[in-house]
Amino acid sequence: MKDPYALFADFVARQKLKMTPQRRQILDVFLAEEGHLTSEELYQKVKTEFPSIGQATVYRTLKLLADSGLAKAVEFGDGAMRYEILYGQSHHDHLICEACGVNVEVVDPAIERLQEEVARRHGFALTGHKLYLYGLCPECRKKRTSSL
Amino acid sequence: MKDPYALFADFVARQKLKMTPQRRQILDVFLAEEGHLTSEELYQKVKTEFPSIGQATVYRTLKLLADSGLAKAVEFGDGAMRYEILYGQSHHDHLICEACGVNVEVVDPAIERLQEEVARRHGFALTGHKLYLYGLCPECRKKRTSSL
DNA sequence: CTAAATGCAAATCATTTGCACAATA
DNA sequence: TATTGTGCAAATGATTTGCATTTAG
Repeated sequence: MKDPYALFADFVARQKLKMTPQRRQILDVFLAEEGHLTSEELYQKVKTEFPSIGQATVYRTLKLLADSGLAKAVEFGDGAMRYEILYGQSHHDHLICEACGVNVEVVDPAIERLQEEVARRHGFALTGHKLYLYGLCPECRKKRTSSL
Repeated sequence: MKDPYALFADFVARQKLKMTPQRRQILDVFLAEEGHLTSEELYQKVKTEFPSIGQATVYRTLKLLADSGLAKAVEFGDGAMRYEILYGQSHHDHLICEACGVNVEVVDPAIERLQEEVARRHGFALTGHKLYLYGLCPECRKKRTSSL
């Protein structure tokens, strides 16, 4: 399995685009990060290593990464679009704590299967889905209970 | 079961808010509409009956409706927030055609149950969820096939 | 009469775009 | 050298907010 750089380089070449230092830098930082980054967050981090970079370039590159299949856009409900690494990651959904915001990545094969079935039942060809579960994480449940 | 007006009136009174003609009018139009309205769309419709209304009032009222439990916010992925009637409606998720945009409301009790279970497995108390299924509706599948 | 609501316009916030200039293939 | 990319600033689009004025309770 090729490394992400090679994947992206291939993609860029195939689309007759160009590989630039800013794209390399953005990809670098993006891969080094764990969470689900906002374009703004990524921009801040990249700027420390590459001060001349502009926000627009980050926005544009994030879109490119998503197109290339390396990144995936997820919306958590705060105003901003977030991107997570898709490369080498298996599919997952999100379980989000409404109190503290922690995010757990979850999967349930049975749910996945049932989604396919629901779509089929309506004659749809399923191409993707978004599932966000909202609740209270163990810690926040404790806090809430004790404060009542 | 009380009618939506009474429900909203109660809510407004309970919160020590006031019932105004514009709120009545907005609720009227909102209830008369089927689909998943944008604040802008609702504003346009309301304006024909109540020309002096301002967009801000519609935004504010839509939030109120959501707080009261009469409306529910849903995000379809186009930039704008949409609201659907919650009153008297059973819970459902959305199956959206990526080609033509049609939206089918779907439910699958098994999926609902499994979501609860996934949350429990992680120690979360589930408070809600959002499930959007994306695909191609029967019509668009046909078109796509024939055009290839 | 007093707290809340309205309309308007200006302010935000995230994201996009136009453009002159710079850099890659 | 022909494109494509970049940075910047201005443009956008959805939503919010400040404020002076009206209005419901």
